[in-house]
Amino acid sequence: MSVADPAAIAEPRDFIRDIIRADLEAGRVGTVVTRFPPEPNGYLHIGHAKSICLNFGIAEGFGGRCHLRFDDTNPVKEEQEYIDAIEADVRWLGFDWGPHLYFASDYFEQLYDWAEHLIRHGLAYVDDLSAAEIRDYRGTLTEPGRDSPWRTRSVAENLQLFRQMRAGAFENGAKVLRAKIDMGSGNINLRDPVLYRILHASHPRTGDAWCIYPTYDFAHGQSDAIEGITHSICTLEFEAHRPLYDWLIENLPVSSRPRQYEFARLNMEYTVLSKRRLIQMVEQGHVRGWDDPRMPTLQGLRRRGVPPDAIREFARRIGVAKSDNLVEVAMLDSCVREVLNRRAERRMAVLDPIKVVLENYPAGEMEMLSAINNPEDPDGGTREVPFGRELYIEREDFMEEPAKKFFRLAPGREVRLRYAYFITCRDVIKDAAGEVVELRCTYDPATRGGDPPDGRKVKATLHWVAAASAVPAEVRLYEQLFNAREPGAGHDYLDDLNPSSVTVLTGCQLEPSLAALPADTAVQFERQGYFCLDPDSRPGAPVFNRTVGLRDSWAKIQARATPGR
RNA sequence: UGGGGCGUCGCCAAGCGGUAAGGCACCGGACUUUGGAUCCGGCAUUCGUAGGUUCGAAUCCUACCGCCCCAGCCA
Repeated sequence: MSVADPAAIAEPRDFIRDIIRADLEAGRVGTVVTRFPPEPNGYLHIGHAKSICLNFGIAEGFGGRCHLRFDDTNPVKEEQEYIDAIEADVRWLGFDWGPHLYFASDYFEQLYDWAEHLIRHGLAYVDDLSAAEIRDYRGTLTEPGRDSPWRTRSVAENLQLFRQMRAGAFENGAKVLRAKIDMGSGNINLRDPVLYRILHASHPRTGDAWCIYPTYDFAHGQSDAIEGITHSICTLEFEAHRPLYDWLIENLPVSSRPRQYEFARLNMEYTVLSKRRLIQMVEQGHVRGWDDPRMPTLQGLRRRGVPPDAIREFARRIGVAKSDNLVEVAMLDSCVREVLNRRAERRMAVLDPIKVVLENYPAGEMEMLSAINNPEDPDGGTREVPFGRELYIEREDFMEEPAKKFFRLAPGREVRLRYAYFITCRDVIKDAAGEVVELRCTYDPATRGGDPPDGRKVKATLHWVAAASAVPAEVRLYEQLFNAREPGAGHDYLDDLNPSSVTVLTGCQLEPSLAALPADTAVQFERQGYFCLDPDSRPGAPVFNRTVGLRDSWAKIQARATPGR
């Protein structure tokens, strides 16, 4: 895209796009250049998706470009595994950085030169204070800090020491390079921040070439400048760092001047979106891995069956602003349903089966009935579904003593079997424990296809599966990982873990076409929800994940009738 | 008690001096071979609070209140 698409520019409206629009109109910038700058120390989650959609979306909308740059300045936490996963996830989300894949580590030599530049101009010094001493000298939020005794070293000595740091003459923590700004600043980030630290660690990309590494604060803004980023978009917690970034840019011979704008990070109810916590949940085994379908990671959402365009739609709907937020899960669910309703083919699957025998249907016979694949898609076509004397229906679709407003099957009551026939319940068979094990019903041959020739009405249509050709399967239903809207508010977030966040159903019965479902294909189990095949599936033993349930107005009626919870 | 932000419907979020968009959720109702989808309608006399300026304020001013971030050689 070379020319900005007016519709795309006009569409999402937020304060950052307003600024960019103004910059463009005023001629302050020609081509808009943004970047998504992850640290490769964990997997991407839906909070990152908000940032990715913002940065890549702006580039798309304004006819600019968006770089993918890894901020890989801390080798003790970063790994190639994460680099690979992040690239794959951004692509899966639907974005393309073209040739613009960069690493802060690509700029290590340049950053080092700039550090010497600061030293030469008396704007940085090597400090021998220990980490604890530096903390002590920094002062507190309300009291100013004190100058380090090493602050007044000569340029020559600083240069020599810094070169020795690079050469490996000192051990970890022995010395750091600090900017010489103002130990009395009200902004703690300006109290001589550390620019370089000694880290005898090998880096995923530069190996053992370096034993000193720039801090994020020293690397980030300059990396943006090197790449010609016009709008450096980041989250609110970096707002107080902006004066430092501006100070560095002003005091260094950089070729461009990025402007930073901050927005509020995403928070979601009943979930945790911090890398530290997500790593802990994986490492401590509270989930099965980064791609556990309950995880808010992109890989988790993907395995759960959430399509990338639903996540993009979610990002669009939540918007971009600066106020703290706590987005409801219903917002994401709605996006998923919207996308999947249009796309997912419908199938019938009985999750908690109860047997139905049609007493007047000939034993041993079977017929094929035509079912519509997707009522939302006129070109979706139809498929054949086998029907016979013995069927399964959902246990909850039958009530021996029907509650008010329950209009499914009950003794003596007639309902429709979707795409099949009207049936009437004649008898209920129970086991010794009083549990219903089988329903004896009759069917009306005149209602084949579900259309009664006499126009009589029935209040419910049930899904079903013919017993003889049913495919047994395992189905996993997921709830929120946490019971609290804000996990960890005032206590350990792990105390809020939902012990029943997954329900595994075995012995589910599926219509035969589901045996050959391709991976990564969303389907709707009629009347129940959207599902996808889990990688745990084996030939003949499919495993399905429920992505999200359908809206359920019967459940609402029940909830109203049964107060509590 | 320092510095930086933010407070508009249950949840997001427009609004930028001219008299409160939209989405989600919720509540009706229509339609329906998914109690799904779709459609129609309802849902902030009020914008953290209190003053002030103005013909007119969510938008300007003042004071107060509340919430978030910052004291990593993490990002």
